[in-house]
Amino acid sequence: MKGKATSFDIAHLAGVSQSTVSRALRNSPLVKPETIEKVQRIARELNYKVDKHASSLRSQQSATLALLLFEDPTTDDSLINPFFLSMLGSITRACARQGFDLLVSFQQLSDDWHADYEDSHKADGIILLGYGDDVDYQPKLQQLDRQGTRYVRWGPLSEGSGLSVGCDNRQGGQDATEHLIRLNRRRIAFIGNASHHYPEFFARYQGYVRALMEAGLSVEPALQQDAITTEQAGYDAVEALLQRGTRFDALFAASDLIAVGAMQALQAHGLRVPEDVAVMGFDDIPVARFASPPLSTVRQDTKLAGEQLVESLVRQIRGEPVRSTTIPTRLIARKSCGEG
Amino acid sequence: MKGKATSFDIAHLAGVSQSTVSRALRNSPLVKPETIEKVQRIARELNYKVDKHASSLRSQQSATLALLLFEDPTTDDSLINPFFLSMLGSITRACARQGFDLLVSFQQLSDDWHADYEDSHKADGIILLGYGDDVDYQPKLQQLDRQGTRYVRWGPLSEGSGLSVGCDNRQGGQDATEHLIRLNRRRIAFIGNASHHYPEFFARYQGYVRALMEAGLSVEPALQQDAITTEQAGYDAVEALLQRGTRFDALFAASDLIAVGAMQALQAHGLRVPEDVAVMGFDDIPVARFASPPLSTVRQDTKLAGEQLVESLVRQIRGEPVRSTTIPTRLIARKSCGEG
DNA sequence: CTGAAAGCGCTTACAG
DNA sequence: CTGAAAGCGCTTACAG
Repeated sequence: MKGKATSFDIAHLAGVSQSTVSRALRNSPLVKPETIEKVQRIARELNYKVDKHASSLRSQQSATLALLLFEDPTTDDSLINPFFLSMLGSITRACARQGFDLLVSFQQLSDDWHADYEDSHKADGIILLGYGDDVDYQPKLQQLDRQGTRYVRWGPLSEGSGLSVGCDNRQGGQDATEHLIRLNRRRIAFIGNASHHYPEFFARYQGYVRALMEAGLSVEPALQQDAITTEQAGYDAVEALLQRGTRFDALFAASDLIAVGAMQALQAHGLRVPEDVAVMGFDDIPVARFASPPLSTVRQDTKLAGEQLVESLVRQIRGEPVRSTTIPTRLIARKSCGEG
Repeated sequence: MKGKATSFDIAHLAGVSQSTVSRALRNSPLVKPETIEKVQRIARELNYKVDKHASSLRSQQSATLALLLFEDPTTDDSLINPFFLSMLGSITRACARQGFDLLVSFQQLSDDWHADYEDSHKADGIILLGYGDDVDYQPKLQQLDRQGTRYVRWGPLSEGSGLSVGCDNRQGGQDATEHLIRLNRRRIAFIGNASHHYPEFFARYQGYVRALMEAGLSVEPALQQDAITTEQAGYDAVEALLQRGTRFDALFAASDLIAVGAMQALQAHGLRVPEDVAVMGFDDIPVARFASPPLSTVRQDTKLAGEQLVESLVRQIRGEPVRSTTIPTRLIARKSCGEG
């Protein structure tokens, strides 16, 4: 036997037809148990594996999911948001459990990926993870919808368009802000883009606003400062706040990466965390625990998130009913807000 | 036209044969330029993509690489070593640049993955990344060798077996230790498994030993303490050192994760870093910068590493000559060793 | 419960 | 430069 064994080789050795081999390998109830056993034994001995391409071509499904991580073109090329990295871990494991392979790709928003994965039959469905301007992103989603591509997106429920799994950003933002208020902070700045271009950040901002209002505090536009999810943006945002003379005794950053940069800027200006300014982040990336001081934050459960993403997509592929879901967040109090 | 377009559809519309379409889509020099242009225009209009399975089945290559991350079964299920995560980022980008898709899988050492990926033609080659007992791992590599599977491994040069890309662990360990000696530390503990079961750690240990000897310092067995790559193991190792009354004024941890856990244990015992004990890590994971105090470490260039892994593997697949390579490390001095 | 046959959508000798 | 034909290795009606 030269080269890899095929189902014909096994058929020959087992004294059955190739069709029977194919059925036996997939444990078809149509095949006599002893035939199944014999075929599988021979397959094992020959170290035979079903050819993925042949079976996918014939059955028109690949048992593969594609994970597309799209990034803001402005993001540093080498740095991937740690939050997504931990999501990736959980998605990978969930795929394995469901018997799917996972193709991973990082994309720039500008690339022409949207047509590729399903059209070329590389994957049965796509998981979209990313950050960047949602308004720029919508046309891509619409194209996927038009093409009937099966996908699930990590993020907010989109109006009318595809399936999504996201966390309760508004509630998380409200919890974070209420925590700061409870610790007697009254002038709480919000750092992060607060517009429909960044719906997740915007939802966190809305939670922030609601908490302020319920506490009878006023919402001051001067206390909001734009930032995308990078340390640098967090640093710059604090400088901007300081430069324009805005006073604040607490700071709610729309992500941990922003918060970490913000703390550095505060400390560079001689402000103490939490004594002068309490700081709250969002995500609970691994670095949060190690920041100085350790960063209070709103944890997104990446393990559950990854599982839900995969499960939703697989169900969609199987034609089962699916709905977008929202998973709860959890406040993690650490030293950066004072008396954890 | 219902369903996806095929090359026959394009052939029909372009008024040429299907063979010509296939050639034109791959820019074959055999095809007249204007035919190429016409075919490609029509393909674009139809949103046609070559079916991956059909082309792979026929050409017997999949333009896909598999990344297998294998872990110590003892490792916490949810936590992936951040070092490998950043490697993953760089591998993903390198694959995209080379025109390969990337399948990602996390494996337990006990799983039967080794036969799967190439045998089933899912991937043209495999990138192996991982930690765990090298001795347990060798049989898997030998099986890959026997099967003629193309793979490249991140790690030390194995005797006789496959291709590898690794960093210069011995030199890195020596640099780290010399740095501590230069800062007047004399009793330097080494935390990490120092045996052929963990060859990378062992090489770091050998660098440590060499630096001590070149400085005329003695190598004390009591100063070495086993630990695998987890925070917990680092914490426990320091407790063990302390408990047995070993005195030390510096500590070289075989990885940053170990170092971070070790610093926590030191601080829990009222020891100051770096005043009482200077601490040095290895890897330069993102957390290192944020540790308190910021952790001195030996940086492994994950960007270069990922590129080299992919390039070596792709060359091997193409039948080009390849050699195992070693990439240099770089000492990053931060506060945990004193006067960075 | 099993087999003979068709066909998934390409690539690639082979022939012109 | 182009076309007709074979075939990659399976799965799955269809017939028994």
